[in-house]
Amino acid sequence: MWRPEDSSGCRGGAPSGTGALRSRAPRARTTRPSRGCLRRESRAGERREVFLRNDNLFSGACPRVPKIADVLRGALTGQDIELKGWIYRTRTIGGKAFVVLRDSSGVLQVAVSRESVPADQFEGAERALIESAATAKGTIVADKRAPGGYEMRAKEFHVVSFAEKFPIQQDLSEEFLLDVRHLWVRSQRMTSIFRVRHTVFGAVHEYFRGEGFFEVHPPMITPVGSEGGATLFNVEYFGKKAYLTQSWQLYAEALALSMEKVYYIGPSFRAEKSRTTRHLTEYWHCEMEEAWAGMDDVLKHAERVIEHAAHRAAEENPEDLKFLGRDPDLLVKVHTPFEHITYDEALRRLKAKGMEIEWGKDLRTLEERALTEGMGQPIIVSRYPRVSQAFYKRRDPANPELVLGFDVIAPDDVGEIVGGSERETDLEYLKQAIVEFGEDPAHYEWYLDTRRFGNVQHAGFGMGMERLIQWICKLDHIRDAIPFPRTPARFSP
RNA sequence: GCCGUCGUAGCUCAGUCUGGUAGAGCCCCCGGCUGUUAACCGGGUGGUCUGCGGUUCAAAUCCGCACGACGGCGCCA
Repeated sequence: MWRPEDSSGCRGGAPSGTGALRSRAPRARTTRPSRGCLRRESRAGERREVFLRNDNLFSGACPRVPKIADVLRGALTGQDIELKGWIYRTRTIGGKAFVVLRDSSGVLQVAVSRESVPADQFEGAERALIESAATAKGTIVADKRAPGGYEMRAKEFHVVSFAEKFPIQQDLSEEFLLDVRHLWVRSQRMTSIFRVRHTVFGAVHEYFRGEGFFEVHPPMITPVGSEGGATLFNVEYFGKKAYLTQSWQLYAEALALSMEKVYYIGPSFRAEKSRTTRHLTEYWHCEMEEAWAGMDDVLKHAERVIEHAAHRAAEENPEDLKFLGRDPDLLVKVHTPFEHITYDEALRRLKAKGMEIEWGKDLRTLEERALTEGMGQPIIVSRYPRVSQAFYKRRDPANPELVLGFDVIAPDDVGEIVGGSERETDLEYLKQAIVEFGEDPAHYEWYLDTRRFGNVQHAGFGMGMERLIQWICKLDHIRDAIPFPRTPARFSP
């Protein structure tokens, strides 16, 4: 059985639906295989058969029915309605079958009485296994004895498709849940996250469009990378070597000189064997680039887009957030400007906490956690040492040892969610930097044209969408921020 | 790339230290129960103990090698 809460620490597992199965209420039939048949077949060692009622199924239009959430609000009490969903749990006692049905909005108990429905329908309600699809018609009543306070008294109950034994039970290991991810996506935990993810993506589009940015689309297949150190996935491109993109960085700069203010949300790929709770090999990257702008200009967009996404999630998905353990009030209180410190200041703060960092070293996970400890919203750290920063970041005119780059660092152990910078505009300096960083200048000739034709001050950043969602939903692991996570050890299902 | 933990029924685990007939709970199946709330009660099916090799009269258990998964660090978004 599904369990709404289990004590194993593995993600309290009540499923609450994903979306509509395109099904249609079947007509009443008098003959239908029962689970008794299934039992005899499985005992004979044959493959367990899944029965479908094929009359009118999956053909043409599918009539709309109310959602369970409306029933639970009390809006339909006393009415005769039809519901469609999946069986979450069944209990049978004497002549009554209590079938808990879930749809994408919630779960509701359907009381199926032997006297109230045809015999084959009662048998179906009694025998259908977890995650069988079913439709029910009946009267909605308020009843204290029912979980949630409401139930349907069924007049008709049709099993649309009998499920096989559902593999997800109580006591779930992380490993097993990843193996059956295609079924685990039906869980209440996953569907809650997906709804927030939906809101966050919408909010990011909303923000940039509202600020006059154009959505543009860089290629996924590229001849070169842009981030020194990051590893690229190889693609065999008609006998030539190509790569999956790890950043739209270079294309963004080209497009910013075309459309001035551009943004994009799409997948990025990193072939790094990073085994952490913050890394995916395939993740959704939001990137923006702006011409006639400096670091401080784009930094404002970074904090404001995060603020907007946090507020929208709190508005639209408060119940989901609570279910996930994130207090929506904390997100409501997110406000700009975020606290903004320099790398040098970060080092001073860390020293005060007893963490001595050598100047020039990047901030590690440990240090990022120390800097954001106890904070309710992200902070910004800027002006990093030039060493070990990507070649395209502009030197700080006030101190050539620094670059005009910044990170947005989130609390709750999520860490860096945004990395951005003002871009270097000096052509000769760039050529030299490319060589210095071990890259082949020949691969970057097209990019250098951006400095030869209409070169202007410009800046941009990249934001990890799953990291943002991880922070907003307070997730322990980034892989739950995306339906089918890709990590070094796993790319299936 | 480095470090650690684990692998026994469909699932979650005990059994391994101290070698001697493969165990429990859940799922599923059968029976009972006229309002269940993760229902409950009784009975039952279900095993390549990750793989290969070694030690031994005897290996889930001891030794070696391999594979797989998970966790942490580094790197990054």
